[in-house]
Amino acid sequence: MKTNTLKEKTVHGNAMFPLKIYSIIDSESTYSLSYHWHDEVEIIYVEEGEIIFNIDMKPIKVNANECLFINSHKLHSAYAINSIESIHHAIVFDMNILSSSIYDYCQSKYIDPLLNSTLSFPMLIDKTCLCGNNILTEIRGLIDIYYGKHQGWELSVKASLLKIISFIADQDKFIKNTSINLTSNDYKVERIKIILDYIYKNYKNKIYIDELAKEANMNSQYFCRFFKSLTGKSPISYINHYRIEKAAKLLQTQNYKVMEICFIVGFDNFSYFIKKFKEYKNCTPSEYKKMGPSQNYKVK
DNA sequence: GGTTAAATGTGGGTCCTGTT
DNA sequence: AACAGGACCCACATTTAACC
Repeated sequence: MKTNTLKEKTVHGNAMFPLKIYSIIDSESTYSLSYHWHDEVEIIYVEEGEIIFNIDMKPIKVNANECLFINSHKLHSAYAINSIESIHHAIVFDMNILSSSIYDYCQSKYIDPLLNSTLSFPMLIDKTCLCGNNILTEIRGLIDIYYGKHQGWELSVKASLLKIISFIADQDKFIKNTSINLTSNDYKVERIKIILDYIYKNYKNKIYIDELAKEANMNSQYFCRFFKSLTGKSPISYINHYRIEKAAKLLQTQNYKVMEICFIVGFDNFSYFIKKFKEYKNCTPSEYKKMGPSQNYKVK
């Protein structure tokens, strides 16, 4: 499968402890995360507000005090809902962190099946789930432990993850994947992964719809319809949005001129770049640059 | 579900002026 | 000088409807 760049290569945490928490305070309701996937499992906990997550092209609204499990290899993205501020935490970890060299019941019944995808985490957990409150309390505790970094915090984090797994097991909420046959949606997701991978690899250059359609083995007209039906955006507006997100990051982290950034992210028309930037960010690039790195959303 | 042609809409290139 | 943005226009993207 040609999805090597779409697949995130970041090591979350470090090799000795592959777990990292990203806490995002989105006070401007501008949060947006492009489609990507990784080997790690991700637990999203929304502390305040609401956020829309797309998992395998299906939108899921996660409200305050709910959590979402994103299983490994799942294509996902996220975005803020208009005018709703939010705070959320993303716990990203390698399932191997819980592996043990002893092939005990924990390993054979839960960890191994989660690693080889014959078992999956349930997606959304809210207060109505019988185990919901326990899981949410454990997640809040895990986040506090992570940031507290007291002696032995790594052990406490692992213990919390195991407890979360035990709560899910207790209510029989794990999803058993007995068949490896791809559903129609899985097939579409695999095709869209190839296209998004192509976009992420080539966004700095001119991208034609015909090229993308060729990658997907479709004609261009059908491709546009296919792409929009899954992502909710036309290919060009998806590419533009992706380029603007890249430009926004460069504006706040690098000292390039606005015009240089315009060309770096693949626009070859400065005027059009400003027009699109305003459309997505509600301000001009230079205004955005002046705001500094922490005005739109903060990553703890 | 997938393809095609035609119609329609939009992206984006060029040029320009105004503002900081 | 660098940046912002309006007007115009055409190529290309997207939608629609009909078809396999």
